[in-house]
Amino acid sequence: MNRDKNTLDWCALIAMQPSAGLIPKALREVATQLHTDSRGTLFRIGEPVRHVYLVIDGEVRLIRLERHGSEVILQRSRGGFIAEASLDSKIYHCDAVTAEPSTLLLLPAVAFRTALEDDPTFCKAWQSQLAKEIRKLRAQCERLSLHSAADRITHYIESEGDDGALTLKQSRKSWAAELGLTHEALYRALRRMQEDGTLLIEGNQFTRKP
Amino acid sequence: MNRDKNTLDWCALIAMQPSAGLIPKALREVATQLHTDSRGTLFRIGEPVRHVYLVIDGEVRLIRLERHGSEVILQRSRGGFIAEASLDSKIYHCDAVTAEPSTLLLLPAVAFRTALEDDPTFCKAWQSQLAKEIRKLRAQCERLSLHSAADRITHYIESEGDDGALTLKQSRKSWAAELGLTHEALYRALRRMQEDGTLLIEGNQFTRKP
DNA sequence: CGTACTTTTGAATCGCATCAAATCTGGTGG
DNA sequence: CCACCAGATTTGATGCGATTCAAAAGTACG
Repeated sequence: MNRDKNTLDWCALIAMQPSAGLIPKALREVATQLHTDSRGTLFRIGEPVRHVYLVIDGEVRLIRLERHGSEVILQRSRGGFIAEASLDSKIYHCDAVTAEPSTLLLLPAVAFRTALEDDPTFCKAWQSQLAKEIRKLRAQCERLSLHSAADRITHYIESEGDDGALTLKQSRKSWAAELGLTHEALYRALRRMQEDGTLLIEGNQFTRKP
Repeated sequence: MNRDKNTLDWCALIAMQPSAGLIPKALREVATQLHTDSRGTLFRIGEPVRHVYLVIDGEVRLIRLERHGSEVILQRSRGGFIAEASLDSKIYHCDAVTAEPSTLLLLPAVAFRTALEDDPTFCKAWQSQLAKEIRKLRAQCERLSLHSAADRITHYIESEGDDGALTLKQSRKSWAAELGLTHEALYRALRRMQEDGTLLIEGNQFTRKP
């Protein structure tokens, strides 16, 4: 991984990441950029919280390993903040890894807290960010409470997609994990839905039919 | 339901509800108290957000109704705030009902937002509250990703209980819903675990065994 | 005492997990 | 360019566990 301090093209960054636009100057100046390779570890559970991470490009996942060895995806971010709740904690409560080569912005936690106190606009935006994350997690819980694979798929398309159409931005295997299913179960459910005519699949484009 | 404005015994309230202790005076002065009967509706999905709710006594649940008619519990609060994310939204994204006769504090959303801007301490506490809710929801997602009933029960006791011991504060039926199981599956899993010796059940006290 | 609800058990069924293995894919290096 | 590899995708067979439907027993409350 490579670290470059203060070599950011902020204009380009802000254009890409609306969330970054609100970062106060003082905080921007102490930010660090980080490039990772396809399967890098950002932090591990139990480590002290030193940074808040902003995903510029690529994908970062919060994961927790089960007794069994299988991993649960707690959050997946392809742009925007990740592990927002860590700011409130001394240590991390899960692991964070990159799922592909990624570009990140590391914002020191101390400076971040100061910025929240000093900049009311930023503070508001941050609260809004936390609230959005809560809504997203509730949708996820609701989805995982559904008992059939088809229902979870439908729910995902409805809530994450756009008017009944979804372009999948990850492998089906990791989608399965996000849906709380084995990949085999997902594949089979997709095929069944396609045969039923409930779902139209074109590559990574999924369209729901009435 | 009964509404009494400004008839609160704030000392008693603050003793009961630590979260209430941080509410600024200006906001306290426009708060309303509400008593509900056992199955009252606080708000419905789609309604405009007018208040933030603080549960003083009793239990409030955020629920969403599935196509099937079965209800999913999105949040359960027996003290403290509920529907925190609604403050950031124009309308509610789910229904809220009381599960038993309850006492609530209604804090007008407008005044709440003003208070957040004016009182840095309150603002910080609120962010901390949102972060806590996020962590709780992540734990819930992790639990729902587990495939077996016993694993979910264990996970619940570990994360919600105290050192491997949990005192259940709800009916087993609604616990089952929270675990994403049918009540029959929960009863059977509990019995199996008891027979295995993995779990000790004494009324509403559940203790995990190694 | 009756009503509504939870708790508990039973039996049958279905769907998902699991294990196994074949094919397809993109990327690497010879 | 091709061989090769790691990973994703896909299909098959099997078993278990949760759902579902049904019903009895227990419990709280008016």
